Amino acid sequence: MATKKAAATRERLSSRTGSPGTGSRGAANQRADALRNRAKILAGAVTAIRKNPDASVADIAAEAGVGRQTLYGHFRTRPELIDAALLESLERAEDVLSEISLDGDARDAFQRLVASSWVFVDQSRAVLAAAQKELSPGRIRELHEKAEARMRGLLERGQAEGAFRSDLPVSWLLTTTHVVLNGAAEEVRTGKLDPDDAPWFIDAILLPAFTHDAHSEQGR
Amino acid sequence: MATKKAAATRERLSSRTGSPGTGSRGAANQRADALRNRAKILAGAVTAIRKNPDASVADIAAEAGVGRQTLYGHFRTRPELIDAALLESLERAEDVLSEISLDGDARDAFQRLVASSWVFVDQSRAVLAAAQKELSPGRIRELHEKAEARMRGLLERGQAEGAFRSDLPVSWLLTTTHVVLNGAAEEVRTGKLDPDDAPWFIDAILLPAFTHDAHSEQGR
DNA sequence: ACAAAATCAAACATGCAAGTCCGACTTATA
DNA sequence: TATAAGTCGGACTTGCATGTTTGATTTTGT
Repeated sequence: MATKKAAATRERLSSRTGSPGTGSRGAANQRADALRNRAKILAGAVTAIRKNPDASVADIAAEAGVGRQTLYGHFRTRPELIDAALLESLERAEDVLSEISLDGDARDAFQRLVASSWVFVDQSRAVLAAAQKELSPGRIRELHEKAEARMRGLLERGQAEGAFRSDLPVSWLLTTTHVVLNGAAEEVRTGKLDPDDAPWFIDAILLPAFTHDAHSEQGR
Repeated sequence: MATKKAAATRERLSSRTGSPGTGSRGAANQRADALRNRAKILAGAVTAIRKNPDASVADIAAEAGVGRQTLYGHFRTRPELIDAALLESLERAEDVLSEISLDGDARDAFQRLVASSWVFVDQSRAVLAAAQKELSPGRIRELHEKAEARMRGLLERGQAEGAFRSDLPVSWLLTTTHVVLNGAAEEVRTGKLDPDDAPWFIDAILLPAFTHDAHSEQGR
C-alpha cells in the first residue's frame, strides 16, 4: 500500500494510456525539465543502441546522462522505450522527407528521395533492429507505413511512365533500394565509404538497375 | 579435487587445443555416436539460430535433440559453439562453391557463382549475425576469406576485361552483391519471393547495375 | 560380455538485466 | 518562498542464461 508514488509520477509523466496508436502524446502539464529529459532519453537510446544493439536500459540511461529511475519514470518497460525511440526517429525523418517534391521526372525524384533518405536509414537501422526483437511485426510495419508508401508510390509511378522497368515487381525494387541504402550506411559506419560519396554510389547502382535496357543481359 | 571427469571427457572429445587457427580438428579417436552428436549439434545450432537469433544454448541442445551437458561436452563455451557452427556452415558452402568454374565470360561466371551462392548466404546469415556478437572481427573475416576472395577476384577480372564497369571500386560492387543476395534471402524467408525466381531477380538487378552503360544516367 | 566412452537428468553456483521500491534531494512554478 | 513535480542513488526481487558438478545409465568397440 506504499507503492503509489512512483506509479503516480509515471502516470503524470507518460500521459499515454490505452492502445499504442499513432501519437496522442498530448503533453498536457509536464514540467519543462521533464520534457527535456524525455528528449534526452530518446536521443540517448538511439545513440546507445547504435553503439551496441543490445544496450541495456542502464546503458541507455547512462548515455542520456540521466538516472535509471528517471528513465523508468518516463517509460514503463523496455519495449515501450524502444517503441518511443523508433517513433521519434522516424518522425524526425518524416519531417524532412515529407517536404521533398516527388513531381517531375521519376528518376530525378527518386534521386532526391534517396539522397535525403539514406542518412535517416543509417540512423534508424540500429534501433529498428532492436525494435524487431521486442515489438510486434504489425507495430513495426505501422511505424514504417508512411515512409514506405512514399517510396512505393514513386516507384509505381515511375513504372507507369516507363521511367523504370516493369519486368520486376515493385516490391523487389523496393527491397533492393532498401538493402542498398542499408549497405551504404554500413560501409560508411565502418569507414570504408565517404558519406559524401554515398548518394552517388547508391544512384550509380540503382538507376542502371531500375532502368530498362534495350540490350538486356538476361537473354543469356 | 573431484572435477576431473567432465574435463577429461571434453578433452577427449574436443581434441582442439591452442590457437583458433584454421582446422586442426584431427578427429583422432572419437566414438561413432560422439561424432554423430557433434554433427547433430552443429546442424541444430544453425536451424535454432535461424529461428531465433538469440537462441540459448538450451534451445540449441533441444533443437539438436541432445542434452545440454552433452553439448557442453563438445563445446566448452557458447562462443566456441558458434564458431564451430559458422565454420561448418561455411565449409559446406565452400565444398560446392569451389567446384564452380570461374573461367570464360565474366558475366556468365558471375551468374553461375551467384546462383549457387545465394542459398548458402541465406543459411549462413543468421549464424553470421550471431557470430558477430561473440567472435572477434578478425576471426569473422578469417572465416570469410576464401568465399570473399573468390567473388572479389572474379569482379576484378571482370573490370579488367571491361565486362564490368570500372567507375566504381570493387569493394562497392562486392558490398552490393552481398546485400542484394541477403535481401533476396530475406524475401524468400518471409514468403514474398519464390526461391526458384530468386537467382533471376538477383541477376536482373546486378547485371545491369554492374555493366557500363554508354548512356549513363549519372551525368545529371 | 566387459571396460571405456559417452550420454542424460537434475541440481547447483554465478552473473546480469529488468523492473520495483524507498528516502533524500533538487528544481520548477504559482 | 512554499509546495508539488521530478530526479537521483541504492538496495532489492525476480527471471533467465551460462557454465559446472555429480552419479546413474546407456552405448560402443573389442
